[in-house]
Amino acid sequence: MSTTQPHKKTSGAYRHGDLKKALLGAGLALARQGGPNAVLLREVTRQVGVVPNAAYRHYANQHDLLQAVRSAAMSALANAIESELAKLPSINDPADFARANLRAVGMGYLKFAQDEPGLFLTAFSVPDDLQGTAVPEKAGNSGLNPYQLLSVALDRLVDTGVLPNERRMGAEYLAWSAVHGLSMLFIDGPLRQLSPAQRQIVSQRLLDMVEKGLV
Amino acid sequence: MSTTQPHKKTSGAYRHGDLKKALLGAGLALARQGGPNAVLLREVTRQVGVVPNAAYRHYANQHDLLQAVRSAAMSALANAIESELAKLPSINDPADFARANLRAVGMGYLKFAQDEPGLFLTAFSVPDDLQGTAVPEKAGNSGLNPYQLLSVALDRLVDTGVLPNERRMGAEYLAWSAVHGLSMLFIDGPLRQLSPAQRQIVSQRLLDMVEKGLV
DNA sequence: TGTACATCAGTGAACGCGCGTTCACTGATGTAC
DNA sequence: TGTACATCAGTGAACGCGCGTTCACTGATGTAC
Repeated sequence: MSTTQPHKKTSGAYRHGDLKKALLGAGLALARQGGPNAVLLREVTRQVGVVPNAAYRHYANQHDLLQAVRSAAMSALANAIESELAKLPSINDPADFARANLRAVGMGYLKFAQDEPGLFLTAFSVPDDLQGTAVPEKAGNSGLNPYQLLSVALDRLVDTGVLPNERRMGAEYLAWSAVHGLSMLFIDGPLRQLSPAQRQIVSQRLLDMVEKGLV
Repeated sequence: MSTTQPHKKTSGAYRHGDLKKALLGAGLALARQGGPNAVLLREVTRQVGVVPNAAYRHYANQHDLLQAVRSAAMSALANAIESELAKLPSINDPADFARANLRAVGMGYLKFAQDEPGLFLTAFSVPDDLQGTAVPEKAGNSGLNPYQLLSVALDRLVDTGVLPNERRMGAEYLAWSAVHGLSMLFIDGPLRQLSPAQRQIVSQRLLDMVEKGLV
């Protein structure tokens, strides 16, 4: 209880920039377990141990805070995809490597949706322009956002001759639709009660379908 | 102003069962324009011109009312699919007919998502067991719900030899994922600003992918 | 190195709002005799 | 056909709740001299 042992409010409750990070972190934690609707300004400040209106020093309003959380969630998705890409073994045949690349993007996406349903739903809770201006807040460690990671994988398929050039345009949307739809069925839909093993099988078959149907 | 000209409250504001239907109708209208979050008990009763607690004569609570609206939205989706199926021209080759059948199911789904995004989101706003017990509230005029309509189309593909028997199991999930995902991208995602013509092209290509990748 | 002062991050209290829900009620509807 | 009465659908008023947001404040941090 001496002054050498700092308590709350004593010397450094929150120094410059710390509260903003803390609010974002708490918002992300709330989104993780409860999705976008759980990111309430009052609850975020409560988690952090600060009075509600303190948040207004760092975010214009609740919407602004939620947007920041959404960007962070999208960035987490990008990282999940990147980590799946990083796991790829070295493959000699460039065409096979390109195919494996696309599958890794898809698997990263599907895994993230299942491991972090709250963040996944938060990331897509509001329309976004992923193919538009790319901002670093939504990107992974590579600097690319999920849409861009998918685009690169598809480009690689074209470069290696797996995907005909005339089928390249808009291919993102087809692949994306498949994995996004399965993700939603896993999270919210009738597939939520499948065992992890069953999900794995369905996921693989879905990626088969995309690979086969796209080219 | 005479008593022969009935006004509100005079003789028959709502007779047996009418208010329940009116509440469901108003809830559906709210869901149509605002999605599931717009189905507020107070707003529903307001639309109908009745005091808030009057709803409790017919629904246990707000959740109960929303469930009824959800079932109706799912039923509307089933009808949209059925009307697409009804448009099918007569096709001699049974295999071609089976393929056209599956495409019609997919197109009906995609059209509904675009024409009625609010109802679409409402129908899928809460986990559901579509493949489980089939209740008439969620079915279309044929008595089948969307999942069952898809199953029938896939069975037909097997019967006509288009789809190998060993690939039949779980095929619903693959086809469904694709159209569901594209629907979400149309409604909520980066494809919402595509023109109807562009959407039509992407939709057709997606159905191509499914048809090609499934078998 | 020390003091005076401006800056600004977080506090405390309060607001209006709309929600879902409960309660005792009233008055029309339909039935029994 | 008419009267007495039970049923029950909708009323009126009120509740507690938690939300986002605004206001004037205070006290620590960092700077100028």
